[in-house]
Amino acid sequence: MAVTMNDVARAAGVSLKTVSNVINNYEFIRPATKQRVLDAIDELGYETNLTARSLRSGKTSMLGLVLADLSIPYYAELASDIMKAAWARGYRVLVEQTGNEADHEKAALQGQFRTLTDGLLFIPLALDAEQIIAVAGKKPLVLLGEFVQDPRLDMVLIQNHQAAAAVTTHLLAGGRRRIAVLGAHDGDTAGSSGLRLEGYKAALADAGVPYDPALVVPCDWRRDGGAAATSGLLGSGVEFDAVFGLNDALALGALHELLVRGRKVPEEIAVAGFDDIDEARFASPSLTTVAPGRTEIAERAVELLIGRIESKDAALTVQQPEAAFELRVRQSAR
Amino acid sequence: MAVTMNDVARAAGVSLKTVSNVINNYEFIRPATKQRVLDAIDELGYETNLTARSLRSGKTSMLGLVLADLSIPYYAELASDIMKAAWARGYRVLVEQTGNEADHEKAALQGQFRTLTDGLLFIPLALDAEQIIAVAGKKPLVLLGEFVQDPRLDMVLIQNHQAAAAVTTHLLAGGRRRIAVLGAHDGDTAGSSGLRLEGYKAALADAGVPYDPALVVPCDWRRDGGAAATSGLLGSGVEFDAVFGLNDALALGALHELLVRGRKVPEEIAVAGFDDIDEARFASPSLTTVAPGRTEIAERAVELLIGRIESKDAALTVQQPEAAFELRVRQSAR
DNA sequence: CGCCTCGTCTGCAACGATGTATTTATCCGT
DNA sequence: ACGGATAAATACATCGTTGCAGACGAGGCG
Repeated sequence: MAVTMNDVARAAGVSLKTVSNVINNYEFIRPATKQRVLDAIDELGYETNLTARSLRSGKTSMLGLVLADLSIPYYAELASDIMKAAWARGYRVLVEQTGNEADHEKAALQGQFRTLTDGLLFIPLALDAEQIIAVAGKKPLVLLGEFVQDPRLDMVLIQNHQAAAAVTTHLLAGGRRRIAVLGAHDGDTAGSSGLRLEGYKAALADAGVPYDPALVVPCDWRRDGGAAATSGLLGSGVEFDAVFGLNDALALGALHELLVRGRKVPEEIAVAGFDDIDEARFASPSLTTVAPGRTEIAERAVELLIGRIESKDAALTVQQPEAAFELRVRQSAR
Repeated sequence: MAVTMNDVARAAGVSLKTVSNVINNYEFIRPATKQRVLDAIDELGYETNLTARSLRSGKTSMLGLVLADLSIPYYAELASDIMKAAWARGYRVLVEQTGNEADHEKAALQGQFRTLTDGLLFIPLALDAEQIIAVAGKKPLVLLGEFVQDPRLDMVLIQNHQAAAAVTTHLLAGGRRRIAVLGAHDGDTAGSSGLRLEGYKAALADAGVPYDPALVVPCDWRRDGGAAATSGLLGSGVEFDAVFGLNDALALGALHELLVRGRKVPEEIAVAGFDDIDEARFASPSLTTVAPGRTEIAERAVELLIGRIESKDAALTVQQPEAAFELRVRQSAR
């Protein structure tokens, strides 16, 4: 059915292996021979069967990307960047959605999915570091995202603490003194919600503004979580002149709720987020946020993972590069 | 290195082929034997090498999904639905981004990418039907999206005409008479911009409202295109009391621009879109739009493609199922 | 009691490429 | 013109699985 190397070899009057050598840019081939082979390839419309190559070589040239759901804008954008970075290095990306369920995450780390990839990029949500280490196989694994930090695992870090402090400092500089925080999870100190909250506190302390726990509202990191939390805050009578959503979805939910309730943003209440998703730029008013260097994260992660895959020497020490962040000041908090 | 069927066979004291038979649920195996094999699999942690299976069976159980860029929300959401639909049927999805460039689209249709998949789902943007037919290989191909329609190709259709008419009728019912249309491309009659414009005209005609070409503004189907077009319209002195963006990105761009310019939505000017992307629900004011049945599109497309792949009989007639749509009335146009 | 059928399991070849080792062609110096 | 080095091409085995055909033993039937 399909054209194989054998067909090409016959057409070009050389051995099968020579065709293979031409395709793999083997150094010592006479130009004339090479040309003959290339012509035959062209004429027959030959295409190398990547499946066969993978079986023989033991490499699939595919990276697995395990995340909750592509319909979440930040993940989609990150996935897009990761694919581009991988593509530029000769790798493809196979995405696996877990729907934020621990079982699916485990399955993705262990299951057959792995046999299709040379290594995994993983954005953990449900599993913690212990569980990840317990189920991870031998293939290279690089974590990214927000929730897991552990010195035993390769991962790309976001400067959660510093970036959150930068946002808070910006709000303080704008004269805000009662800054509500949405999305802090109680007891989380190592994950990014904890780190961001710490950054917030540090900035307050630096400015000599007292920390008020009543301003900190735990909720799901989604738009409706942000909206509900804001609604609760407005109803509770707690006074505040700014809202810091620990991610953009929260901030946008808050923004929406504030406008619906007739509050003026940023005049009465400033709003800021974290992530700089595409939508932040186009909200009304546009959202002040911090860009965690999404493209850089993608690049670093891909680079690190491919480095692991291609280095024979597996005994390298754990790497945890940090991506740079950037404050994006827009209308919602000048 | 890895555990193979051979290892399992030895451990269970059966032949390699019997292990294979167990894994593939071959009917005639004694329960005791089956159990012994399953135990050995469990004990050794065997996992079938999908690459080898693909090579031998000629099936990869992967579908290719070719689209412009996952960072565009509608595509990301569609991709997510497609992956879920494929997953439920035992297939994985390999995404290829083309960046809306004709060369990349061609490469995706022809190139090695295909050897990794059993069939392709393709959202064409740069190529037209002729070009697609010219470069498409023999593997199954199902189109989706908005821009190409052709009786020779399998595709899932959106009810562009009817849905656009429904939006327009809704705006008319709200008392609007001067409805601007953003994103119509001159000369496009077969593509969805043309069909949607026709739907708009038909609804006007039904209501006895005259059609004014000055209200129709061509522009890129992106947020900034919508913003720019709206800006132009406001500057031109043409009067209008509603804006119909031929997709949500356009409508959101328009919405943003109108608010920035101090126009009240929907009091002064109503806004409606097309697609019902996630963001439409959360815009301020939330966006009235039409949901083209994204999940249904994904399901139908996957079903059709897998049907093609698994039916031996390739001479089936072209299929073009239509997905149902639904008007979503929200604040921007009551 | 022998033959056939059926259920159960096995052996061999093959999918299409690449790695290793080896053979053949070409070039160089003397 | 010839030996030796090096360039160029080849042979063969192999990756881990599945398709096909067949082996083997146990019953059923005439």
